[in-house]
Amino acid sequence: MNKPYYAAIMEIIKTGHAITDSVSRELKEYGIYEPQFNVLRILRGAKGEPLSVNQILERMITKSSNVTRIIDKLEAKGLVSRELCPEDRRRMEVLISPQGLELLKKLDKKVEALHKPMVDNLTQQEAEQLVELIQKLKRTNS
Amino acid sequence: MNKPYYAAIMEIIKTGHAITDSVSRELKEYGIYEPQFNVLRILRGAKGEPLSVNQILERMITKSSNVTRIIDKLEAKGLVSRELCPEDRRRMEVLISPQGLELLKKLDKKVEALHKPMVDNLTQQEAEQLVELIQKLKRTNS
DNA sequence: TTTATATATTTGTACCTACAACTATTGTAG
DNA sequence: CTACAATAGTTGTAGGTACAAATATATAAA
Repeated sequence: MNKPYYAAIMEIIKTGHAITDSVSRELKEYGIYEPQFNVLRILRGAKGEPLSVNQILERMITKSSNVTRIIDKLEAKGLVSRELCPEDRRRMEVLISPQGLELLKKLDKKVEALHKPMVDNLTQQEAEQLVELIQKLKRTNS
Repeated sequence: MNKPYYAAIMEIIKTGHAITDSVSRELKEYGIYEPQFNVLRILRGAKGEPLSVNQILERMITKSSNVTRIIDKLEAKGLVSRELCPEDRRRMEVLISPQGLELLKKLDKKVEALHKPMVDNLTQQEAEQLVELIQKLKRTNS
């Protein structure tokens, strides 16, 4: 029984949860949900190139087995388009729409404002140290 | 745009997710889900005293608005009992059953084994530092 | 070329979440 | 004592997750 270890784990779980939660709440007003927002940002990151479901999956922070259903929702709202890839008809080509880009522009500000109070709580060095400690925690070898 | 801050946030979210996920996978073999497991542990922590839904909620690491439904599942499996509190008939008295305690005993070992490889990756001091950094990140004032 | 295998995505199931609305009971103010 | 507010829990809805099974297409092997 290593108390500080469990305290750290709890802190990590609670904090991750709290942050995605507060983002969710912010997004809700715009009728969009956090996973949808993240997929939308990934698609924007492709800069005009369509991405396949798998490519989206690879880029996700927390992988979800339900990219299809997230895209269903985005497509229904006209925020993305989805077409069969002509070269490989197993693949889909998912592309963010102008409306999707426009929505993201608005949301970016909101989400940034949400992170802002926390961003400056840590110095650059402390943030780096935090990343290192978490990565060290996860190392499977050692 | 503060890169190290966002790297830290991503690391926190990913890691928290990965850990609860691996616990979930372990528990699944026993037909129980992570939130159910956590509620069960909270009930064990009450050491024979029944807890109300609200008391369970207060003790949860990540609060859920659905304690009722989690208890439904636990009750259906005979792992907890639920009765109306005679003094205040709005409250429920939820109590872990002997089967619940027995199941936990088995699961504890499994879950501990899962954490074991990570526990020693950090020194006590590093774990404490990790907690401090995350708490500092979250501080709302500053 | 037919068969087998691998890849890409979708769908079914059982669980989970937040949030708001609802029911039941208790407490309080007039 | 009645009306109203507060408290405790439950339920409805829309979305989310994992995992396994099903489809469809492409690729490799016999």
